[in-house]
Amino acid sequence: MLSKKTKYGLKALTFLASQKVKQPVQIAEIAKQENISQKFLESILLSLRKTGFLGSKKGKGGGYYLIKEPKEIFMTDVMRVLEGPIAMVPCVSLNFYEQCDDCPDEDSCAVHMLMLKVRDANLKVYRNTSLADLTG
Amino acid sequence: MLSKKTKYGLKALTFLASQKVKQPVQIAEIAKQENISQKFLESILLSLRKTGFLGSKKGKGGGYYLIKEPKEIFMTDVMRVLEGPIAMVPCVSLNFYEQCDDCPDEDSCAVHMLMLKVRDANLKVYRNTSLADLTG
DNA sequence: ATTTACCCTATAGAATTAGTAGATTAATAA
DNA sequence: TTATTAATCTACTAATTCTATAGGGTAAAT
Repeated sequence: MLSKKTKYGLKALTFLASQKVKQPVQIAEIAKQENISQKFLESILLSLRKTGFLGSKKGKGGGYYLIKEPKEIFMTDVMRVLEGPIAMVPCVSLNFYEQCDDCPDEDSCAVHMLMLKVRDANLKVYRNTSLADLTG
Repeated sequence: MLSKKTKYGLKALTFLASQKVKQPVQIAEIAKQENISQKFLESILLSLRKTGFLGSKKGKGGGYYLIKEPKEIFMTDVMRVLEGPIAMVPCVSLNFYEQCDDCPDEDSCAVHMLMLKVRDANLKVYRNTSLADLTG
C-alpha cells in the first residue's frame, strides 16, 4: 500500500507545480484544497524541503514553493524520499542494498529473481515520469 | 517493503516446486531448509492451501504439496494471496477497487495517474512470471 | 500411540497518522 | 522603533494498526 505520506506529498507537489503565479503557497491553503490533515502535511513539506524539492519562506506572505522546474523533478527521487526505497527487498536495491541474512545465495533465490524484475519495471515508470507529466 | 509472509510463502512454494519426488513435505523440513520461523510458516502454508495452491496430508508421511504444475501458477495470483492487492492504491485496483474519499476526481488525480502506470508495470511482470520461472 | 497438520490466542515491537504546545522568523502596522 | 500578526519550525505524545512470532491444544492419518 502507498502510504498517506506519499499520497499527500505527491498531491502537494502537483498542487505547487500547477500554480500559475510563482509565489509561496501556505500549508493551510494546500491542506484545504487537497483535503489533507494540515499538521501531517506540515511534516511532509518539511521533509520535502530538507531534501531539496521545496523552498520555504517564513512569516507573512510565506509558504512553500518548488525549487526546480516540474520537468526536472522525477518520480524516482520523489518516491525515494516519500515512500523509501523503490526495491521491495534490500537485496535488489540500488541505493539501499543490504544482504539478506537468511538467504545463502542471491543468484538462486526466487524472491530475489522476482523482485529484481519488479524493481526494474517500477524504476522504468518512475524514471520516465516527471512532476510535469502528472499535472495533466 | 515486501512482507516476510510473502517472502516466506514464495520460498516455500519454490521449495515445493523444486522437489523431485512428488511426496508431501513437512512444515518443519521447509522451515529448516529455508530459515523460516516454523510457526509463522505454518499459518502461511495454511492460507496457501485454503486458496487452492497447496494440498496437505496429515499424520506420518504427511505434509504439503503443490496442487498445480509450477508452470500454471502465476505470480499475479500468488502475490494477491500473500501480499494483497497488486495496486498500491484502491482506486487503481482491478480486483479490489474502492473510490478515494478525499479525491474529487480520479481522472485529474496525480496519484491515480502515476499509480495506474505502476500497477500496469507490475501486473505485466507478475502475469509473465510463473513459479516454474523462479526455480531456475 | 505417534506423527503430523490444524486452529486459536496472545504479545512485543514497529510503523503510520495524526494531535498539542510552543519557539522562531519575517513582514507589516502603530 | 516597537508591537502585532502570520507563518514556518521543532519536539513530544498518542491512538491505531500491522507485523512477526510464540504457545498450547485439537483433529486426523498411519
